[in-house]
Order: sequence, then C-alpha cells, then structure tokens
Amino acid sequence: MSTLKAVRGTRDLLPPETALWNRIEAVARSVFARYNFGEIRTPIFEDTALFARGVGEETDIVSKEMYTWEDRARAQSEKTQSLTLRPENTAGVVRAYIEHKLGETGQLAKLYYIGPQFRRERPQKGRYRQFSQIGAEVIGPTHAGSESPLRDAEVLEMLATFLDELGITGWTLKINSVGSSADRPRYIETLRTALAPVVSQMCPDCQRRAETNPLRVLDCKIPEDQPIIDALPRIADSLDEASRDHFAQVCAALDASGVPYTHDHRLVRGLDYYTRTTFEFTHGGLGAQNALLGGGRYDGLSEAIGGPKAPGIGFAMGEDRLVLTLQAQEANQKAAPPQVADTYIAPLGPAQNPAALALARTLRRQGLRVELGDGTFRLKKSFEAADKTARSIVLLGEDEAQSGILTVKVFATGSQSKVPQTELADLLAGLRNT
RNA sequence: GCGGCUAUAGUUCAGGGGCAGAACGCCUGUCUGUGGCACAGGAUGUCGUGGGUUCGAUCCCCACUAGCCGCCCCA
Repeated sequence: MSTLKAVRGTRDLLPPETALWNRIEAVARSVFARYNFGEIRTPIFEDTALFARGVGEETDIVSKEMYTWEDRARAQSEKTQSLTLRPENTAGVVRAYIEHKLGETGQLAKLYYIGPQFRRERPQKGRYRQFSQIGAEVIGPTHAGSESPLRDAEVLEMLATFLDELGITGWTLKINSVGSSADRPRYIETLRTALAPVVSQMCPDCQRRAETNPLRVLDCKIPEDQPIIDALPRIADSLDEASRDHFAQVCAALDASGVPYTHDHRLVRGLDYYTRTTFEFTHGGLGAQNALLGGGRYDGLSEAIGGPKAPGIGFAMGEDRLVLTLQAQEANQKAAPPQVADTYIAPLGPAQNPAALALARTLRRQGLRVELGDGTFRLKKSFEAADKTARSIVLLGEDEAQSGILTVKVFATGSQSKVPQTELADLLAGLRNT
C-alpha cells in the first residue's frame, strides 16, 4: 500500500514555523484593531454562483481554478446545489454584509478575516492550492462615507503600518485607478483601437490578450514589447472627472501621511469587481510571485451579487508570502531564537513521577513553559534531553521530595543550587532575561 | 493548462551498470545522581512509484507522481 501524503499543492505547517504564522496573525489583529476593524469568519465554501457573479465569470479564477462540486440532494424533492471552496474572501464578506443587512446600521462595516482559500493552480513557491489570506474590507452605504478617497488612503496607510510593524523592509506600494464602471469599458475600447495597428508586432501572448483581455497587455514583461506598451494610451486619460478627482485625493492623503508609493499606470487587476483605486504591495526575493498583497475598490460588487449599493475597498495578503519574506530577512540577519522551555523536570526514578507531574502543574499554572521527563530515564539521558529543550533542569529525587528543596541546574552558567519549591518559579522566570 | 530542472539516510547532499556513501543529527559506551566538549563504537535506506533494456539497474530508457524554476494568472 502506498504511503498517504498531503495532496498536491497542500502542505503541513510544523513548529517552529507555525510560531511565525502566529506572530503575523497577532500583528495583523493588533494593527487592524487600532483602525477599529472587527473580525469576520465566513464559511469556507459557498454557492458557486457567488463567485461566478462576484469575481467574474471570465476570470481565470472562476473559469478554471475553482474547486467545485455538486452537493448531494438529501431528498428526492431537493435539488442538488453547486458549491465551491472559496477562492478568495471578498465575495463572501460582501455576501455576509448583504445577508445581515449591515448597511442598515448606517455605519461603515470594517471587517477583517484570516483564513484558508483554495485555487486549483499549478503549485510553486509562494503559491499553493490551499493558501491563507489575511484581508480586510470597508463597506457601507454611500452616506456613511464608503466612497470617500479617505477610506482608500486609510487602508493603504494601515497596510504600510502593518508591514512596518511586522518588520518587513523594502516593500513597494504601487497604486493606480482603473476608473469607474463607466470609465473602464471606455478605456478598453480606446486600448483596442490603439492596439489594432501595432498588435502584430507584439509577442504571441499579447496578441491573444489583445483579443481576450486587452488590459492584460499592460502586464506584459517581454522587453521588446515595452516601447509599444509605453506608447499606448493611459487609463488615467480615460477617467471621468469624478474618478480623476477621487484618485488625486487618495494620493494627496497618502502624501500627507508620508506613505511612499508610485503611480503605476499599468497596474490593472485580474478580478472583474475592481473599480477606481487598485494597488499592490510587492517585495523582491519572492521570485515570480512577487506580490505580497493586492486590493482595490469595488463600488459595484454588492449590486452585482444582488445587494444594495454598497461601495467598498479591501485587500488580501498572501500569508505564505509574508512568511517567505520574513524567513528570507531573518536568514540574512539573525536566526529567530528557537522555542525553549523554562525548565525540564527530571524525576529520579518512577516513584517520583507523580510528584513530578504535580510540580509541573504548579509551575505551568504560574505561566512557565515546562518539559516533563520520565523517571525511567537514566539521569544522564535526562540531562541530555533537558539541555536540548530547556534552559534549566530540576532534579526531583527522594531527597528533594522529602525536603521540598529542589536541585536546579542552569545550563547557561552551569551553576547548580538547592532551591525551596516556593522560590522555584521566580528563579526560573528570572532566567528568561539572561 | 504549457515548458525546463530535480527526486539517494531524520536533514543537507555526493556518487555511480556488479557489497549504498559523506557531513550534521540520532543511539551506545568511556561516565550507574550530572548535559555541552572529546574519544571509541553503532544503526541508518524498498536509492519517489510502475514498467522496459541488460546476465545484472539505485545508475540507461519510458511513463506516472511529487517538488523547484519559468509561462499563464494571481496573494
């Protein structure tokens, strides 16, 4: 029988790496809370129609990357339902916003999420079929200020703060405006017209994109095509006055808050629901998957899935990519300190095992990280195990059990002493700072 | 979905048509209530899976699977 393995594109996260994941999530929760966001947890699967309508039928995500299945009917009378593992979380959040009538509060809904998403893509470093995203959305009725450019700038400023607090250095923020739902089709037509006479000189991919999705031509990385692309009309010139003004105000607010960014005229995003502001934080050293996070405004998404007008802006970060970036940085600097227990309790003989567990319980209840040995171990083995996992070792033999005076050896100094049980916790806690 | 590279010990990797290798790690002992350091010894394994060529395949060939890199797309 063949050995079972994690399926393609999925993987196990083990200690100590999981500590890094927890740190990232803790920083995210801390930062988002200060911007007055609350956590939302939506189901991991949804009605397939949500993603078809929300993300866009023609996007790669929906057309070929979703894990979709027909749910079983429970009764003859019940119809089967097409369900899909969520490929992203914005559509689910907006669905929940509509379902729970959050717009009726008259306030902005400011929600963040942390959780797994699923796309059936070819796995690569920093790209998995189950991957975790951290994201946030600001949604609300227009009268709550959801369309304000200040919201866009605040989200971007929050992200800059998050990356800084997490300790990621060298990130780049690129922003652009893809215009309103009216601007975008107009620009696409302008682009098609401009491409027509020159497309034959471009790479095969671009020739295909010019037909299927002209905006994608702007993403082309082939050096020979760059002069042609640079000469194409810019989307900024197709924006109506409201969109142009909106974008200018986003930029002005970013300038005032000192968040560095570049205006990238070529930044278009793949999901259909984006309008006006789009952005991307990138980082070198991630290879081809250089986007740390991306997002933008989606003023029409709620209506696209049957809800009220509820403009919003949000982003999604690839948690795997944050981990990779931090790991690369820590490799350059100093390795993260390994997890180490405060002490290792070594019962000297099986007769001391019960007392050892009781002592461990006492210390653990005082907040200490304690590893527990076994009385069948030879003392030498206990020391070897202790030295690998803990800062110190506590010997618990017959003498110690009777007297209540424990023998403690601290590995950093090699010093050994007798300590009353009542003073043990303080002594061990003190070792953390040495 | 397409193209390229890779798969050998717990880990990182070398090797090569005829007994399976190194380093680190692991285990044992020198040392029976004392770790690290040193010395001595030991175990590592279906050489990714399945087929083919061959007297003989871990090595050559094919397929599959998985990983990595790039494309597509995206976080």
